[in-house]
Amino acid sequence: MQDLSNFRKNQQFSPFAESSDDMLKETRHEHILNEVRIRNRVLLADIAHQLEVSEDTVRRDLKELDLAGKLKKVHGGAIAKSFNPFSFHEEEIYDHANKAIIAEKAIQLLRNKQVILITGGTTNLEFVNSIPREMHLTFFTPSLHVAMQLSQHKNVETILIGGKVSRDAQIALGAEALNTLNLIKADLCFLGTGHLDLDHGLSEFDWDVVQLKRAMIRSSEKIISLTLSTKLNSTQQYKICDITAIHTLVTELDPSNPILEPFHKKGIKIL
Amino acid sequence: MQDLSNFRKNQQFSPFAESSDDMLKETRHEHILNEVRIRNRVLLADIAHQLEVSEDTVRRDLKELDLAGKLKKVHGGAIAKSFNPFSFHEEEIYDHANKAIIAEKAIQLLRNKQVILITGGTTNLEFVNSIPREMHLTFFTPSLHVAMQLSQHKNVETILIGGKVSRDAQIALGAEALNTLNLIKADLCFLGTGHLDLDHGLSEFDWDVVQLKRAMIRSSEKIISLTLSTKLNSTQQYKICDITAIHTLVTELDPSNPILEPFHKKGIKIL
DNA sequence: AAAAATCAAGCAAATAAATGCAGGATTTAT
DNA sequence: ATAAATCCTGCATTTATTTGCTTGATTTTT
Repeated sequence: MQDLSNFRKNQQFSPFAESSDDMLKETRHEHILNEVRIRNRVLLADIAHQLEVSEDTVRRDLKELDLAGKLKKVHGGAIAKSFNPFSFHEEEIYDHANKAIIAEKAIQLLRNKQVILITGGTTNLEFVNSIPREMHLTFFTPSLHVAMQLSQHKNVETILIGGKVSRDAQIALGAEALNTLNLIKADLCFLGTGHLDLDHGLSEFDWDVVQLKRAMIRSSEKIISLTLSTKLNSTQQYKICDITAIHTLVTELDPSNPILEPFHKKGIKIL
Repeated sequence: MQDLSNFRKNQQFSPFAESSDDMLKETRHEHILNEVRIRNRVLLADIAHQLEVSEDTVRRDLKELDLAGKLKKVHGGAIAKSFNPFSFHEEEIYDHANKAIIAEKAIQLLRNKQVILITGGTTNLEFVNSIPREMHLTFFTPSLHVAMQLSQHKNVETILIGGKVSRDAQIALGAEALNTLNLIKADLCFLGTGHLDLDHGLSEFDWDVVQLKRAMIRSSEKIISLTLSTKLNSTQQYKICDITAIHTLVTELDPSNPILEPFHKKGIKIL
């Protein structure tokens, strides 16, 4: 015990003391993460000693870093987490709350062992993210984002559809993607981010995306559209298909909402 | 103007006044981001008024949010940024500094108009990230991470190789990927994350990855290995090819380093 | 099952960050 | 080119956070 207090005093007056005492939290976090990356496992006591702060402080640091997903806290220290240099921030998605509502409803449509086609878009991403971890499913997708998110699910088999990557939407397009789709027959197809109109059907502004969606529709038994109500009754340049091609429409609105009535009359199931 | 002061007073004494004045920075940031997401463009003065804080505070907030990449600050306000829910944190890559050295050296091997095959792995990611934006190149890759990073480059055409996605490495594998590779003849092939040994050649522990790399080697004129020196002279379960299949070896070490001498003797170019 | 180590919650003092303001520099609009 | 608006830099004050400590609960080790 006396040793410790002596040590502290020495440090304080020594000309070789660390250049600055400004052990800010940020700085400590950097240090800890570095240590964890290199050694793969650190002891709480070691860090506290290295940084000359109390163990409580380090404990709190580790707790925070754990919560932030940057390491795994264990009794007496922390261990490294297998690291993914890409992180997903769902809270930054536009109109995230409504998309989450849609996602929740759409989950009901899933059954174990189904084979599913799914496009890109943040609504679909939200949906994929909320799939229960215990479901056993097979997904085909041309979307980089969706594929990445799907591969977090232990019981989901993800098959990436290849092709030329579109810079903005980050999905594979072109002949190769279309060829692959021709070989598939899926149970469900989730179409994201589209424009829907009673008379003009589904439409898009990118021709290549139109081709892709047409191919996906051909390759699937049932077509499901996850759509924010703001996209209803809006059209774009190129038509994908008639509105009746859709079997189920999922929006953030209550199914009894009058806006959805005409869609229901056309024989579309509303969720 | 009088209106304004009245409005404020009313707010303050009204039973319907906002639940609390605790306009913490975090809360404000949330509010600002929401506003920007919805309106796509906000005025500094408006926000300051809405939140009842000084314009300086809002200015500082916008500056911070801009720095964090969450919006774009402009004169008098801010506009939304096209949003990517996945963000790339290169600083969190293990042994990032050395990988950056390797990446820098490897850039020299690139020529405009080349067609290039590239696998996954953080070293390759680092390399892709440091490709000069003005280079015109075509890349084929089975890696989700690499494809995402490549699509940030305006003058790079990215073609995703499809297949079954491996959960850990996040690359496409299997028959489909192999078939696609059979159709390609590339100028260069960048092999990442492998184990290299003078006698036992290149090796891997995942059989599917071995198949993929073999196919990539077959489909390319020149093979380049970006390898941390710690991976030199180590082997894994399954052999990919002889060491002599490699044309150029790039490590973080100086080319004259004796560790590299035996590789040079085998006819491999060292960078 | 007892002893040692580690954790968790609450607290007061120390510390860092945030805020509004004032002045002068820039930028935009007219 | 001039006026108006916006921005930047310090600064003092307020405000929130951080920190080490204490005590009692858990967990691990022997």
